[in-house]
Amino acid sequence: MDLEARAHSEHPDELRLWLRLLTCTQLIEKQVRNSLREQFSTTLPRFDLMSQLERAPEGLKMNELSRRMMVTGGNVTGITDQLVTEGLVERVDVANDRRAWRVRLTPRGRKLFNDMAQKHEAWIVDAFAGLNAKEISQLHKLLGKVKQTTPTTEIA
Amino acid sequence: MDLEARAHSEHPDELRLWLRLLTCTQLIEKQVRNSLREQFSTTLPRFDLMSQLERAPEGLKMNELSRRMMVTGGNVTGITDQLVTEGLVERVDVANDRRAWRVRLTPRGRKLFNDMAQKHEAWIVDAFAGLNAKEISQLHKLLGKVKQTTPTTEIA
DNA sequence: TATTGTTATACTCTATAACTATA
DNA sequence: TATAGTTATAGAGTATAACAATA
Repeated sequence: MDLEARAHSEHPDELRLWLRLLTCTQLIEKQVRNSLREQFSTTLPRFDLMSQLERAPEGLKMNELSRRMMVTGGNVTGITDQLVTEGLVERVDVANDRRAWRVRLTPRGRKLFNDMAQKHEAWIVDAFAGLNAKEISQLHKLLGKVKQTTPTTEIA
Repeated sequence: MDLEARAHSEHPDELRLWLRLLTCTQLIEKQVRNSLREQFSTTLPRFDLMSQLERAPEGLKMNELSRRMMVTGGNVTGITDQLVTEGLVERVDVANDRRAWRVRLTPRGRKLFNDMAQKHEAWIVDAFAGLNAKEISQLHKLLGKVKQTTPTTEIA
């Protein structure tokens, strides 16, 4: 019932691994997207943006958000606009550079984010319930090697 | 420079694992999408559909494609239509059920797919170049456990 | 009645490129 | 000239729901 149906014995192990990696990610991601929509009427990119801000009390500049979210600048403007409209984040002036903003959570945004993050955490813990602590650690470590390997796609 | 900036020490290991899993998948996926576009003027879902058909010489029914690709039926119709227009796949009657089709690769589609698959394989082997055979096997096995755990999202 | 597949629609996310304002 | 951010645009990808034909 999934992408892995593509993989067969004569294919290199790397390909079988990739299809399994993709399947796992998509399964979890779909579940997270659905839950965010159903329970909080929001989307993954919006959650992701707020999530980046949660740990930066003074806020982050647009280009920093763009880099971290791995999307181009125009998209960050769009998502930020939505969240500003809803009073969840705000644009603040940057001293000494009138071109730039810092985007940060409003108190209301922070409160809502905390609610969402708590649920989100539970969904994710659930998703990995089949692994024990050691396996989680091993998986984390192995994926760290993959991440190092992958030629970091440059984001404009 | 990535989604993992979201993860911090007080968060459960599962969350840190999830963010890393997501980052790895996105990095590789972006590279594959770019290469498919640049080198073959095609997209990942189109490649995926052809890929499903490559191992089903008699073809697959629309709902089977939908299930395997984890997308709803209307999308499969759209992608199939595009590929039919380009002469890469064809719809064939199913005996005893005039509602259904089998979609299968045309000879030309099969040839093109083989070219693409060869390149694709190389991109993927590259992506995991930092891991040795044993690590690849471990990672595959651990992700197998994740896949089993995840409540299979029902696809309509 | 249920199922297969199609059509129509709308929305989110994305990249690209031209643009404005400031450095 | 270069940089920060915005705007405008187009296209990919998706889900939903109403629909036609057949089982």
